[in-house]
Amino acid sequence: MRSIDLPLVRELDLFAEMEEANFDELMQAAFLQRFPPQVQLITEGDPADFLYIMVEGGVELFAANGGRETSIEIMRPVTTFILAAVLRDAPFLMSGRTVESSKILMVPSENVRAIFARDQVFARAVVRELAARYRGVVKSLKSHKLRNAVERLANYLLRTETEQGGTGVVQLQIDKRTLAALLGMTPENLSRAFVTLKPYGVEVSGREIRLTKIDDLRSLAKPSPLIDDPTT
Amino acid sequence: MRSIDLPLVRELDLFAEMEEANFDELMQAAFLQRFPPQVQLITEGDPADFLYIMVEGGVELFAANGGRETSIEIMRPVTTFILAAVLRDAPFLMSGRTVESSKILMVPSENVRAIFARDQVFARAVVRELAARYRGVVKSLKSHKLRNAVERLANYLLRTETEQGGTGVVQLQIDKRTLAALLGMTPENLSRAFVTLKPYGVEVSGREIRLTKIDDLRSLAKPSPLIDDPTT
DNA sequence: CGACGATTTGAATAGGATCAATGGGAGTGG
DNA sequence: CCACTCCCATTGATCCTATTCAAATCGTCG
Repeated sequence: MRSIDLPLVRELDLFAEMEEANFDELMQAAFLQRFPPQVQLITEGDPADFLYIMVEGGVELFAANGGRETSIEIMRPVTTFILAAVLRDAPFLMSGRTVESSKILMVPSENVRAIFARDQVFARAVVRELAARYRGVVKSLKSHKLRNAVERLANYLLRTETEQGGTGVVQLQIDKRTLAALLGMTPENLSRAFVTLKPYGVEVSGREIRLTKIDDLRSLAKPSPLIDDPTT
Repeated sequence: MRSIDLPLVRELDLFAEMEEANFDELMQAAFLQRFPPQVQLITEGDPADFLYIMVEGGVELFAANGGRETSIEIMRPVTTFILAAVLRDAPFLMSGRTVESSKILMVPSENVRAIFARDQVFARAVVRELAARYRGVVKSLKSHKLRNAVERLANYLLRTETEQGGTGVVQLQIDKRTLAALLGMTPENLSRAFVTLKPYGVEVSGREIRLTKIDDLRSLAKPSPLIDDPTT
């Protein structure tokens, strides 16, 4: 693979502390690939032959059942995805497609498992990563079971505003159709939720959302660190 | 702790293969306790001071927000819970209460983390356990986002029937109020969902549910291995 | 037997989905 | 540069699912 991207990958929590030799071995088996937007990389039910590492771009993890489809998570650099399937040597529970042009590192699952078995530091990092992911999904489940559509949107906006630097402006990184699926509603309902939030200072123009009354919005959304704080 | 229960714990996937000395050390720091029904063991937001291991009974993991409350998972022996919080040394995302009289082993988090850092075999088992848990939550999230209330109930019944031996009879291990919360609906709506399923051979009498037309029920439920199979 | 909590049933309401139609940008080609 | 087209987003109307509030019934335990 191109050595130019290696430092980035090496900085990942997952790899930062592991032994040089093991890291090299992992990377020698790996290959970096660029994908155009809207390419499906993985399909639920398929065996997990590779661990995927987002280097650039974005990937939507989604799932389908009985004609319905929903987004589970949007992965952004620099992160791994489908780590759990790789470690258990189990089929994917989710499909994944690029949402934009993306650069992705693919590491054969066998190599991940092999290094994992012999590099203690790596194993530890894997556990931390996995635990973080687990908690992320639990938060998402809580959000869906304890909030209605408008509240989910309001909290999403607040979270994203903070993530993007707290400037009072949110730039949506995905189209509204995908956002609707992520938040567990239809695109029509997302539109209406935005309208509902207008009195709380939410001004939509295309993918740019201005939050002009953050305190009001916050008092509606009632964000909880145990759902919305990405660090806890 | 009482040595009588040790073999049971030792057989847990999590501990089965680890070094004797390390297991002993873990268990020496641990203590076993019996709790009556409806005792709250952990509270969301609190620090994870112990890893909990169900030896007997049942624990409901639930979460609350803005006056609402919902069940996330029912833990049954022999399993651990809140492993992720322990490993990350982070606050609980869920509260937990016993649903019946329960015997529970409590291991101080520090000891878990310490042994984890030096027993490779244990670390590996932890990862497998954690990955399995992660996939469990993903399945639950998929179920909630891709199915309506009746479908969730139908699949729950089919899963439970299989778990309990495939005799065509399901014995609910929790009260209907809790089941409703677990399935993400109100108790009233659960009652109505049962009525809806009557034409599909679902006969309710108290906590005993007879499934007399499993094929019909299955064709309604459309179970998917990627949501309902506990082993994948 | 009586009382209490759990469950069921009924009626009204609300939240969200669906179906249909319109509006609006971004990109394309003339 | 403008018109066209296509796709996404919005709006409207209606339907359906699920929640809420209220009341009746069932079951269990003292």
